[in-house]
Amino acid sequence: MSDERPAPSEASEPDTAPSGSVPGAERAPNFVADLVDDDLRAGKHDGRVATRFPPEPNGYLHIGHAKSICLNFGIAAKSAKGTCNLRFDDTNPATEETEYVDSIRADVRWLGFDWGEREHFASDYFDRLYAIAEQLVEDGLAYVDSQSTEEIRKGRGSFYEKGKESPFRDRSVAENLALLRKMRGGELPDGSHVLRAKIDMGSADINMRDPLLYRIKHAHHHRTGDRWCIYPMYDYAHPLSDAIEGITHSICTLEFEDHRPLYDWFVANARMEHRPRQIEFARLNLTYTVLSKRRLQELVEGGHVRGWDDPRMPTLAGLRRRGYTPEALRAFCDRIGVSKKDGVVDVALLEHTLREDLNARAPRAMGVLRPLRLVIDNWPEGHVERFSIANHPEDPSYGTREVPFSRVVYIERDDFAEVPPKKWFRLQPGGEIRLRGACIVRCNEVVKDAAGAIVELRCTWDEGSRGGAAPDNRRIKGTSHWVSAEHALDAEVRLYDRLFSVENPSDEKHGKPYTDLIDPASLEVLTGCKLEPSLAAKKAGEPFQLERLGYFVVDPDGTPERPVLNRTIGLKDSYAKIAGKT
RNA sequence: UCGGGGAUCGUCUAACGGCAGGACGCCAGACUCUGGAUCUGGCUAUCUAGGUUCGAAUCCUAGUCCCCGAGCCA
Repeated sequence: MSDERPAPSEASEPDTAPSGSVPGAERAPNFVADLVDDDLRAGKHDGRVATRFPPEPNGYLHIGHAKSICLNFGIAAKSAKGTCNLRFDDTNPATEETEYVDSIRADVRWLGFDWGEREHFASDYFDRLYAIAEQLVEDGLAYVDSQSTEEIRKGRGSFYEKGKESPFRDRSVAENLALLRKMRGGELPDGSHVLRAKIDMGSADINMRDPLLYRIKHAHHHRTGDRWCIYPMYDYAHPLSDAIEGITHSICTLEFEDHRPLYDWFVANARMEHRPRQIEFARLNLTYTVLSKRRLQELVEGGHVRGWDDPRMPTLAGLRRRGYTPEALRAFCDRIGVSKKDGVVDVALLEHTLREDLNARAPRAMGVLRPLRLVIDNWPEGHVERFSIANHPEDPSYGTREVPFSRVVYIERDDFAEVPPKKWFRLQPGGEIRLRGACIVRCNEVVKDAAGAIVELRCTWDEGSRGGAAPDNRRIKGTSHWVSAEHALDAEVRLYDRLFSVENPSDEKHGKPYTDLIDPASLEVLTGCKLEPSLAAKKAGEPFQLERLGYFVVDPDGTPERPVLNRTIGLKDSYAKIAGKT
């Protein structure tokens, strides 16, 4: 029985009384953390825990990476002697760029993790890796193969057939060394030779059939420039990079599970001092989106979205622009757990986690998306009153603000119905509604244009309802948000929804490519929206709630005079649900 | 036909031979100056078949289904 559970080391999460409801405070199931604890208790690595997050700088980070980042940094943070490195796995110059290095740094930092001085590049180890390769050759454990790509592929065999040994497999150490040096020296063309490990062409594990260590690639590397023309393969560079950095637990995804014997082979035969342990977990899948680098790239390059940071993208850059908070993302990663079962997490859980965080922290304001003029006939022309409204109804520490009110205000078109359906709480001809924090109005007349479209409502206000409370305590079921016409800020508002119209866009059962399953309604742009004046002060990235509508952020596309808002996510709408049922 | 993994409510995940629990979701209700939030109640699961055992999600045997693997990608 384990009882020396690491004391509440995460001091950030003060445990509230058992009765208190602490949303998201449940201990996240995490078998990787349990294995690390086991190693710790067994006295391995002198009590050290060292993890790493090893992205290849060839694309933008997405929410699946967030799971890995939270896992790796989280495990390190749990233990006193824990560290987590950021390592760029840059062994393929053909696809990697500095732009991605920069975006990855920014995204990890934004998510809330700090790697301090522990930033590394696999390319930092090229000299060392090469020296080890020569050593392997001298030990008779590696050889230069001069077969063509095609011949090597054929020789590898298949799932059902063993491989065949290369005719070059038994070259002498001296010959191998000379050839390897020529490869490195730049005298040999791409594809003419490779360095392979001499393991076992008869292995049932294809990874062990003399895997490639180095290939010739006359390509410019984003960091080493033209210093190298041979580059190490992942299977070789990764375990050795881990060992060089003294990583204790090398956490990766399931598809590397059958690379583990090879991982161990390299660490052992390179006689590395540190012996990291590879542990595999299931990568994240989410409903209504795609999470593979390839598909994300296609969405960007095919022009299906506006870029890597399109607010509908599951990239960290996209989520950030959309208005997701790092706190919500971390809470989400905590809740989904870590296991070896590949599943699909319902995006509703992500959305729930987001709303939970935003509800607690986002200040409230008012804005009208589809304005309808409402004129208060018994309100004096030119008279302006400022109502004091709470910035957060559940947290007085957010204070109040003064919101100007005048004779003409805008309300949401959806909040008026000439012929109300059943269970309608909002405004209707002859009916009353409360204008949030201001007063109660009654609709006396519906003004239409020649075409019969409603252009404005003529109303009167109850002078005893100043501030919104009914003087006689009569029940006013509906409350509308509003914006004073003469004080309103004009804005563009972008409404986002799930990018895809189906749960699993990658599933072939749909009979069409996932790009055909993009929901055209996933982006709706509204112009002529009206905002209360206090919103002019909002900066990009500061979340706020537009009451009754949802959570929003200012998009960098806007200007102070003409703000652009992104709707991060709508409020839960139980009326839409009953209305939908009819 | 080979190798490596995995199967528990609709979804994610606990239970490590001893009452199948939580979260999301869904349904119903209460409350509310956001049809939000909050609160209450309810819903649904151990892949199959055998076996061991007083007792099996857990151990054994045999199946079934799903994922990954034949890049000079990572």
